[in-house]
Amino acid sequence: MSNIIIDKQKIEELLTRGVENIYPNRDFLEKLLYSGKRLTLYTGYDPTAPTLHIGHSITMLKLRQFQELGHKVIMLIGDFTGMVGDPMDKTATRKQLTRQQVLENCKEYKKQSSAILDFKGKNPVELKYNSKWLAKMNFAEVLELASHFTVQQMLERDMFQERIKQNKPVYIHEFMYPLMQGYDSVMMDVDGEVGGNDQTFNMLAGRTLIKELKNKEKFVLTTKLLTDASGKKMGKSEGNMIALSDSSQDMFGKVMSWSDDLIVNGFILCTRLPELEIKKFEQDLKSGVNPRDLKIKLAEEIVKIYYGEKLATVAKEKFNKIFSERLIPEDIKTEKVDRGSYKLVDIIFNYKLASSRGEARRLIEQGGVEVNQDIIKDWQAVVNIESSKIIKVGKRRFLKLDPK
RNA sequence: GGGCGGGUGCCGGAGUAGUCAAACGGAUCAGACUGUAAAUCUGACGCCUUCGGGCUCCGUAGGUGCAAAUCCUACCCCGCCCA
Repeated sequence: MSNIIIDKQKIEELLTRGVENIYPNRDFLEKLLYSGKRLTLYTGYDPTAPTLHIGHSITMLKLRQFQELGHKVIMLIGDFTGMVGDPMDKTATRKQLTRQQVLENCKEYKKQSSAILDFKGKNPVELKYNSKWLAKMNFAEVLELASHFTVQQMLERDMFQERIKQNKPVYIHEFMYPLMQGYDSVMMDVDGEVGGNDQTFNMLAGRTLIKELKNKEKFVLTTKLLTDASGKKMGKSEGNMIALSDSSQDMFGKVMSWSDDLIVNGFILCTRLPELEIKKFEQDLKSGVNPRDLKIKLAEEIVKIYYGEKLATVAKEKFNKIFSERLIPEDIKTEKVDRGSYKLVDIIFNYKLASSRGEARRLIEQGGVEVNQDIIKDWQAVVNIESSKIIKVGKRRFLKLDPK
């Protein structure tokens, strides 16, 4: 057991940093936080993919703030809901996953999240799985649960509206998703839930449910989403996400490819840097500091969370070498091959620098391939491996071939 | 149960017998520009190839025909309307 910390500044940050909305309202949660009561709250993560991504880190960081104030935080793995899939996609039904796929995906979640959340210590985050109660429900119980909501309420959800407009299917089981999520709240008897802005509907369903079944007011805190310039979500569905399983180098590179207008939000949502410092960066940006430098700082901060300071620095240095100075990194993959001549296309394909020979050929023709710093545009070119050759494909794929 | 519409490449979405590996948009990849960006512009974007071509592909299975994503038959699936 730990004591509840009542720290004005920390509470203020909890209530505002990266927060989109608080239900029923900010005052409600604020009072709770000052009451000295130990709150139980959670965020659910559906194991629909083998890895968590940077978007998940936003809620995890929020949970962390609660944890530091001494509240009881539950990380809920939606191993049951994950099989159904939240009907997130505006246009199509998400594919249902098998039990096995889901379990497979769960494995890494704890590991990945422990960079932010503390699973040890005096006030550890508790890991729960919602199959524990959802898998056991019988039909009568499901019906009872369903009777708390109307079809009209479910149809309010904009993605359903969208699909109806487009004559796309909306399945009955998709209506069940918010119910299940709501039931999680009831079964864990929580005081509140934290989730992304896109989860508002589901979380509010839980609010309704726990009010009806337990006469309890659950707070819901929604966090802002990390969106790019066009307002597009940076998520796994869009392909530009940073997986928490990415290497430090990849992570760094991906942050650097973010649009500039993501920098400030990136700091607020994805790092633990003090807000004051972030404010200063914001000023710097306005006064004409090269955004690149701040983005480097951001990338470093993010990598630091998951890989520690040393690797973050290494990633930064390496990045500078490859991209700013356009040098070839020292520790590239090296293969020993028999002396002789090889077709460049074959080398690229065989060492998986391209996924097909056709692609290898295209890359060459488009000037994306260098051998020992020389751009080769002849796709029929042959490379002599009598001495070491460094093959560069695109911006970041390198291979060194040494003769045996 | 009845009527109508539909199932196309990673996604969306044209095409409705030959010129279709299939318009267009998105995603992706490469090049230019730059700050490593983003935006923009250019190009590519099924697989194999001795660069002549070859192979696989338009819900599934058959059929007609010199030729099918396109026509016919059966089946599976989806949407809308009526009941």
